[in-house]
Amino acid sequence: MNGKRDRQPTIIDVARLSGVSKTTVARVLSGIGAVHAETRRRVEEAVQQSGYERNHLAFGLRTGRSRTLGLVIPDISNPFWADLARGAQDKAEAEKRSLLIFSSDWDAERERRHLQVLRQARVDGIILNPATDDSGLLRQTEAPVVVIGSSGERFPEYSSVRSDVAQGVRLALDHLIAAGHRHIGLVNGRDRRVARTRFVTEAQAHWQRHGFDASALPMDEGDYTVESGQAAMTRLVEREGGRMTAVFAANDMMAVGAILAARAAGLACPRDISIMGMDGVEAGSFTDPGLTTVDKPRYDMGVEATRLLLAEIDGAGDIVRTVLPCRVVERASVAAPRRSVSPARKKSA
Amino acid sequence: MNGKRDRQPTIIDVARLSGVSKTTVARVLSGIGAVHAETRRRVEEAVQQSGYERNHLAFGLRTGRSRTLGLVIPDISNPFWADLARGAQDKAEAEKRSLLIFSSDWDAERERRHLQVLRQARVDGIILNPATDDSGLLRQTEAPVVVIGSSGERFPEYSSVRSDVAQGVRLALDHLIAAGHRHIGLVNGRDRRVARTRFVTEAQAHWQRHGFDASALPMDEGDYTVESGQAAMTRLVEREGGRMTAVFAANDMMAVGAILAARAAGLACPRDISIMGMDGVEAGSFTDPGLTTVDKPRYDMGVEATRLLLAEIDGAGDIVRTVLPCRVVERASVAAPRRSVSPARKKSA
DNA sequence: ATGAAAGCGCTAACAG
DNA sequence: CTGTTAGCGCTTTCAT
Repeated sequence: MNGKRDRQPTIIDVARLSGVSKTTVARVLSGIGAVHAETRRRVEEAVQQSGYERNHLAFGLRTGRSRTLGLVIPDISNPFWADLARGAQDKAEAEKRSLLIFSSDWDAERERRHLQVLRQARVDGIILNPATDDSGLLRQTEAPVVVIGSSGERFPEYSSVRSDVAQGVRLALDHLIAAGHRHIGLVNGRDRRVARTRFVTEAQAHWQRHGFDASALPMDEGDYTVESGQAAMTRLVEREGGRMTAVFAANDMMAVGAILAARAAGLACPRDISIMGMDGVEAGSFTDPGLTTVDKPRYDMGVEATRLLLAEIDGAGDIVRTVLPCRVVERASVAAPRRSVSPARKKSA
Repeated sequence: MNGKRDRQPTIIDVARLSGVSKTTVARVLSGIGAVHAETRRRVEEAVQQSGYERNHLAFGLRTGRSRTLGLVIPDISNPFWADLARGAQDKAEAEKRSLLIFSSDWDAERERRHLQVLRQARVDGIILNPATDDSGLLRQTEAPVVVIGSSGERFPEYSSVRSDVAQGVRLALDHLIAAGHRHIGLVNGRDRRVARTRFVTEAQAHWQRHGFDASALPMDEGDYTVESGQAAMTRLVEREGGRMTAVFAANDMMAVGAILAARAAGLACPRDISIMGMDGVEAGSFTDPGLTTVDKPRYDMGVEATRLLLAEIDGAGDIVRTVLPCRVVERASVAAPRRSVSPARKKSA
């Protein structure tokens, strides 16, 4: 309508301007094949002068490689996923790829639509945190896929990247037990994904490995939000009373909720109750006390997933399952319980 | 290598399968032009059977519309921008567009490269928060651009969306003044953008409008991170001593830092000092006390920017500058100062 | 109501 | 070292 310039210059305009064929232009542009120094100079000058920029659509159509990747995560405005997305973004940029990001909100139908869009865009590969562990959604996808998150093992046909949740759980429990806690409340997710199962399974196994009784590891559930963590914590406190000296939540948001709920219930953290989270997001350091947590390598997971995907695209075929270690970040929400050790001695207080 | 299927089916495969020409297939696919009901049925069946999905690259090349938009923001892992990105993403999805998201880290050079990639991808339009207020970077961009953030007015040739920072500043000051504060520390950014200028200018103007002296509005600076807010707060407390009864930071992260620093300095918030932020990000509710703040409509800014951009792409030409209002979110970090009113009475304490 | 043909901008043989 | 040619998969006249 208001055409600032007539239209984007094409390779042909450049060819005309420099008096060569478009093949020659393509050659200097791609750097593949030899061209006379003087010719190259003239072409480069014409590129400059015309403001030519490669049409990526045409390039992709012709070569069959869009040099674009897809990332489908639950929610870009969730700090955990935002950190991971940033890692993927940076790696993609470093490898001269573009990244199409979509949020599924844990909704299988939205996920399906996003995957379809990605296929239509002919992305070279897809990084996906599956909305559900029901596989099958990916079946019709030709492009390489890397699965991120615990669900990885539900998709044996794809490479995957996940943090070592089981190890993280052990780390957390060891940390809590070392501090003297023997009655620990668990706040788990209530979704249907393997992450949830693994959290509680490993916690119970490790608890028993320490020789403690399962009844001293009560559990409640939330949906990974702060509010749900608050609610779960409130129920747990009500149900367990003073026996429970610590709480371990499956993610930092729920742990933050637990800190808030503890305060509301008149419990001082960590004096009356210790609280530990899992994720390592920055917001965990805003609470009072700062949240002690098990840090997952979010950014690196994004980088690694992208790296694996690119390797697969380039035909370094093998599917690989990367498991990145977690580590404890000590802040201030965990301390020794006041009246220490076994529930049996409780009356002595 | 391991070719699950030979290759993605094309419109020609569908045509062959249904015994019509590709033109006819294109017609039923686009819904444009009349086709016999029976023919349509056969084509649709063939589409189903073959698993055909439109090649978006070819579509874009042919039509000159990629149906893809670009979003360039400072940092996707920053909650403020993540919220905004989510708004843009949702709106784009609702309008059947894809969104290419890039983080510039406030670096003009990275921004330049991102814009170039976007142009090469032939996006239909770009939403941008400029890394600097130096305009000119956009000059060679053909596609419509919508600028987000205060810098909008530095780019008079483009539509823009911003929150009403001046109004937000007035709201905050009024809130603080109403609570009884007469000596308020300001924590501003130290960048070179108009947002920074506007914050302090409006604060001072409004302060004087209330008839107070400029010397009772001391200022320090940070770079919008928690740590920098902590540092600025520490300096401010040192410098102003007990005279200062409240602090107002230009964003929530620095305000969170101020809360942390106040505690470290042995100041109880809000008893000894009130703290107010600006943004409204969720993390502000994690601190103790919860951060009272001026909420900016982050998500809606993303939605609105996308809406404006799409309108412009569709030729509803006029450039428009949307200014969205802020609102106060009261939590608990603001209260009446202990020894109220004027600095003059200070000695009576 | 349907088809044939041209062409979007580019790369990749293939000649010379 | 350089040019000619043939498509990539799709939409869009223009015929029929």
